[in-house]
Amino acid sequence: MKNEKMTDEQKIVIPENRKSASYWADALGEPRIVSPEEWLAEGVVGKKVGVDFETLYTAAYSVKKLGTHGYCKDEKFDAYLVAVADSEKVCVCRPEDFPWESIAGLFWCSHNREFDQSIFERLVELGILPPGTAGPKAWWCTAAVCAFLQFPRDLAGAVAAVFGIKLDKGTRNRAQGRSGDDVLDDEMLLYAARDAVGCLALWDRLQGHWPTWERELFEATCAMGRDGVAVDWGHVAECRKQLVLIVADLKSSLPWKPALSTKKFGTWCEDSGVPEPPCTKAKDPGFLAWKEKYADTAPGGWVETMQRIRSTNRLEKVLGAMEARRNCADNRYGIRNKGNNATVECRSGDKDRMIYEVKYCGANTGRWAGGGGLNLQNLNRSSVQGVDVRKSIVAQAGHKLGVVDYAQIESRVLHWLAGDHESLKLLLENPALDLYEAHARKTMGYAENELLKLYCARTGSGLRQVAKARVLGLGFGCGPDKFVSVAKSMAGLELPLEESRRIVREYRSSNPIVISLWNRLEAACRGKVGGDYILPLPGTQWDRSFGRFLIYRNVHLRGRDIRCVVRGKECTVYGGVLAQNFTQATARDILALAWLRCVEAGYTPVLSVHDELVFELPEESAESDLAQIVAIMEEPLPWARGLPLQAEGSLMDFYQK
DNA sequence: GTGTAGGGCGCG
DNA sequence: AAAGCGCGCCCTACAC
Repeated sequence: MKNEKMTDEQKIVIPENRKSASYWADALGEPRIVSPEEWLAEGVVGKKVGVDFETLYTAAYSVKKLGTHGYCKDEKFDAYLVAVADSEKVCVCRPEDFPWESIAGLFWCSHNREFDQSIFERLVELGILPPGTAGPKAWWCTAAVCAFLQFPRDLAGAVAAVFGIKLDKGTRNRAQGRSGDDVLDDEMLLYAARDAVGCLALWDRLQGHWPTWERELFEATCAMGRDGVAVDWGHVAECRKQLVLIVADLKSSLPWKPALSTKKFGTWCEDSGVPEPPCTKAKDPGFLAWKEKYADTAPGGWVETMQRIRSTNRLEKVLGAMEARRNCADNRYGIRNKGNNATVECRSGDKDRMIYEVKYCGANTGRWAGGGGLNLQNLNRSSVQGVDVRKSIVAQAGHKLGVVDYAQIESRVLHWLAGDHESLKLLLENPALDLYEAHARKTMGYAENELLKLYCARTGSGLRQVAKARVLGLGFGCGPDKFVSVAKSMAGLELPLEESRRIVREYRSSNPIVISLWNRLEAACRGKVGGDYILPLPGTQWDRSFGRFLIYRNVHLRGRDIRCVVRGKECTVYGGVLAQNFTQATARDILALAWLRCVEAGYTPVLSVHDELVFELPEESAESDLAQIVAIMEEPLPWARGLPLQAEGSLMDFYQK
């Protein structure tokens, strides 16, 4: 971002002065494929190459099932092709035939680097590539930069969005389950070649828009998953065994198969003379209304069984996915990923930890998402059939888990972004203030001397949960119908529609500052019809090199709706959703920077869940480490001086809440 | 056989 | 005119 006079739009869409977009479009259409001999004879052009492996996979043997690590360690592992592209040609051949020395020490890029890098390392480990085969100077990931810029994450989608070229996915699909020479036909070579060229093209075009601190964050993300977490494997196995039995039992108690067929359930309802519920979702208001009437009938019992099967089965699958990610190897990783000039040292040789994956910028707001077949960001908070899955994640011997999360980060950020100085003043005077309580006092008639949190715990009142639903849901544009179900699922509250209408009306009239944020954002977006709406996040508003934007592409109207393209998908936006995205993205940046500061201070998280970081701390220093981490997370940001942050930390032997 | 869409459940 | 949002994975049903 060198030129201050450039508009945000230009910064995002204008390529740097490298290969032109039309050049890459041509190369993608008809890549020049060469043999290893020709590749060597011509020499490598430039210092960057795109690298793409093709590997065997089937439904049962896949990355999704086993995770990248387990996939590469499996005996079925077979990398049968590699494509390496420079800016003029692409060599496609069997990995053992490629002259790796020709690209040693250069910059390599792959789409999903963790995958290709693991394959490369495994090939060396297996001796398919000679021991000591030199790798790159740095290995970059185009999937990460695509996700950062809110393009589709998948290669074909990204190439389509950035270059307007459609890559054919068919060849790879047809290659499923096959490997070896039978798959190395011209079409397969062309497919692999295009992937490598596409990857290099994407990197060439996009890398200038990926700030340094975000690259460090990406590296930290990968390192976290590779280091993994310590797991009580005995607990996992035991729980899983129980759950398998319970699921089988529950399934056999239903008179039809498959047990979770809502269609079969429907016909059995009919046969019992009971009307079918509008849906069978446990917390859905429509279902609950049905349940009121028919809980005691046979279908009432069946549906309850189905719901129990779903929850139990889900948890059993989670435990199974965990077991598949157990690291049984010794010392797999040393010091890796010197990409982006950052050296990340991994906890090498931690046999028996669980290796997992996290998707950097998995959400369009930049939040992380779970992925790779196991999502650690949506583990049940409480027990199912007596099984507390969070107890599976433990601190390794001699350590404690330090769990630190931000208090009400999203509502604080929303009020800060909106410029609600009254609420902020209260918070700045008392950073520990419970925003939900403040809302309850201001608009819901709560007037006890007691803290609302304690009051609710003592009396069992759901007032705070309702306040939370109001502050969050209503703050992001929730309407009367939706608020009925939000109140139900968040607070267990049966809310008549009339009452809900009144609450929505009152919220909107008593929070003009938040509503004006919706309106400002919506108006700004509407003003970009015919182009892209690019909303710089607060860090970027303060310092352009921060480089974080929310990008809504190809804004247009459909009737009165504002439509746009986000991550390659067409969608409708409005004030509430823009305010929510703005808030979530800002809260994400706050956590992201805290994460980096923690790493800087020597505290590397083992897990991150949106507003929470989890650390493994040596027992002797755990107390003071935790205090240090809390202080680091609460450090005011230069671009958000008036935003009061509060972090709450606790030490535990196993992960909870 | 494959891919996809929708319902469902889990989290922040 | 009004619209909480952001995710992932499993299961079933269905089209090809």
